[in-house]
Amino acid sequence: MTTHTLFHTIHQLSRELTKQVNDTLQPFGLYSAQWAVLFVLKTKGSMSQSALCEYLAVEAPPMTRTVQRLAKQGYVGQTPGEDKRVKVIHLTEKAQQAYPEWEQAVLSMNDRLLECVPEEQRVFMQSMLNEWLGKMKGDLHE
Amino acid sequence: MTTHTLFHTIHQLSRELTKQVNDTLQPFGLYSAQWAVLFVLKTKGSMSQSALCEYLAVEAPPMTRTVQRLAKQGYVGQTPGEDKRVKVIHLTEKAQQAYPEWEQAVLSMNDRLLECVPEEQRVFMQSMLNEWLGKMKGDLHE
DNA sequence: TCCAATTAGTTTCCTAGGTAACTATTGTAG
DNA sequence: CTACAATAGTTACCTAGGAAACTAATTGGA
Repeated sequence: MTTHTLFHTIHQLSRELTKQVNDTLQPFGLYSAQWAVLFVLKTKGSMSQSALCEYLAVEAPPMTRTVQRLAKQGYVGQTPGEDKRVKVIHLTEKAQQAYPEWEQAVLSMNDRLLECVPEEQRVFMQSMLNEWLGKMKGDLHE
Repeated sequence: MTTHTLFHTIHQLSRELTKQVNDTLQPFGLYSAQWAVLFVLKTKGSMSQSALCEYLAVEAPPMTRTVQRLAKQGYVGQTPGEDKRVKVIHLTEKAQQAYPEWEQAVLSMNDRLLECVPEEQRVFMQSMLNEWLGKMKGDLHE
């Protein structure tokens, strides 16, 4: 087996999944990158922008853009922290209220996309891919 | 297990892999999208631009850009086909000559990235991910 | 204490990919 | 034969992400 195939498959899967998320959230005027931020803020609570970056493994510049767009749409607020450099991002009331609808759309999409993959395989894939990713990123710190 | 985690892991893996390819090919002035095209042309032979799109599962506009940049660098040529709409893309002598060096760099990168993943798991991942992708894309045609 | 190094965030510019609208050519039905 | 549909590629504009250079604030060391 050529390794090219594996890399290509992963790349293609990634593109297809974000496309699906975008299609699902389009009726709400949201994009996949925005959803990722909203999801983290909802499940983990308010946090600084850099914490969001670390959690989502994304560099600072794209996060600035995503947060600013969410702020413009009125879904997040940026309150200055005790350290005057940091901006603590939190969901607004508007976002809290709309969230269940968004979540329901995403969850049903997930079910649809994964209904053909047995639970057992899902867990297996997740653990293998995650372990691989961890080793790849870990090796870079040496 | 939440499905978000699986999606996020795949997305992150995809980004990390293309980043690695970019770093590997930077000394040669090439980017991952260009490499994908060069690799296909080398292994499958000359083909039309739309055939490249289908093979790499990419839309036409990005392919136009990638091919044009490769042409500007002198690595591919575009000869009009019998059908005057199509452009048949082929590797130039310059690319044929440089290819082994590129390939060697990419192959050693692959080895480095996959050395911590046993062959058995590699095959397993590939087959599961590919099957999933196929079902996802197949379901869309109904 | 005060200056240097670090950190949070932003700006600018790059690659990668997608959608919509367009041109030019080829096929096809009437 | 002609008009209309389909196809190959391009152009313009969008999201997503990364690297480098920058500003402002904080921390640490001489």
